[in-house]
Amino acid sequence: MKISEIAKETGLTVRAIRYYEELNLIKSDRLYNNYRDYDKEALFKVSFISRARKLGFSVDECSSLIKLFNDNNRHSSEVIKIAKIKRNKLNDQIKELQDLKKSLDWLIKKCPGDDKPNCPILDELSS
Amino acid sequence: MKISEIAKETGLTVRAIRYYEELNLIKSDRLYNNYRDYDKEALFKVSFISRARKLGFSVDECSSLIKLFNDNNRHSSEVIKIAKIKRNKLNDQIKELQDLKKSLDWLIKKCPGDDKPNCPILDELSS
DNA sequence: GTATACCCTAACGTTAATGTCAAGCTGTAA
DNA sequence: TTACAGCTTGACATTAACGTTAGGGTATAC
Repeated sequence: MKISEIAKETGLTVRAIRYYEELNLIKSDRLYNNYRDYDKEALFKVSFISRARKLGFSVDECSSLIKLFNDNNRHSSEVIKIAKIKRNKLNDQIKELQDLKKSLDWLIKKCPGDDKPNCPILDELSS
Repeated sequence: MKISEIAKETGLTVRAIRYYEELNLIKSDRLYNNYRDYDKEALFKVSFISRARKLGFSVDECSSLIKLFNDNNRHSSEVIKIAKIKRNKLNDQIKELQDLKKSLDWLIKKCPGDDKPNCPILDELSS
């Protein structure tokens, strides 16, 4: 399969796929004309990466996951470990954003939002 | 006040303060030896920026807020508008992260996490 | 043959907010 | 005077994950 076909199948861009290849997450053969030629395994891996990226895994984490996938002696505990680390990161991020939102909500509630200059939001940022 | 004093007062780094000056968010005089000399207004503004940054506003948004702060003819509706845009962005981010977390939770729950290779997380990423 | 749509590599651009480094002047305590 | 800490400008480095452009070869339909 040519690179654009892989792109079409997976919804990724051609550039992204070449990028993953640069990072050795996938491999390709070359046709007589030097075009990349991907096999089914590559298509599979790109789909895998695409899904994992959408789940919030970084490309680096995708790399680890693919290695585990290739490893027949893997323990599912290793996989779940990566997933849990990611989940914890997500939890932290969510909590932080919620705290910010809370503060903003509070300020917004206090601000009249009219045509006068008096503004509790600026007051708060000043104090 | 010298730049390091401002840094100490506000908890920001010297580099950050110079950066804000580069972007014309604050101004400084110079001493005979070319050291930056900040007045109370500058200290105030840097504190303002520091607080706003912690509330999730970008440096660019801080710039807008400071302009409004300086504008005696401002309408508090303009301030609340910026705050609401920021809150909406936060809401979107939170929602997206929660969706990701949900998916991960689901996968983690299904994975035994033992010493065997069978793993629903990888299965899901493969399908 | 020519227009169009692919493919290739190489390399710089993007975003935000600083970090870091080089090279040098200044201030102060011992 | 000799450290040593602190200040200056200027400019390159960092992170992530590609986007974009340049310059050029290739494939195919008309």
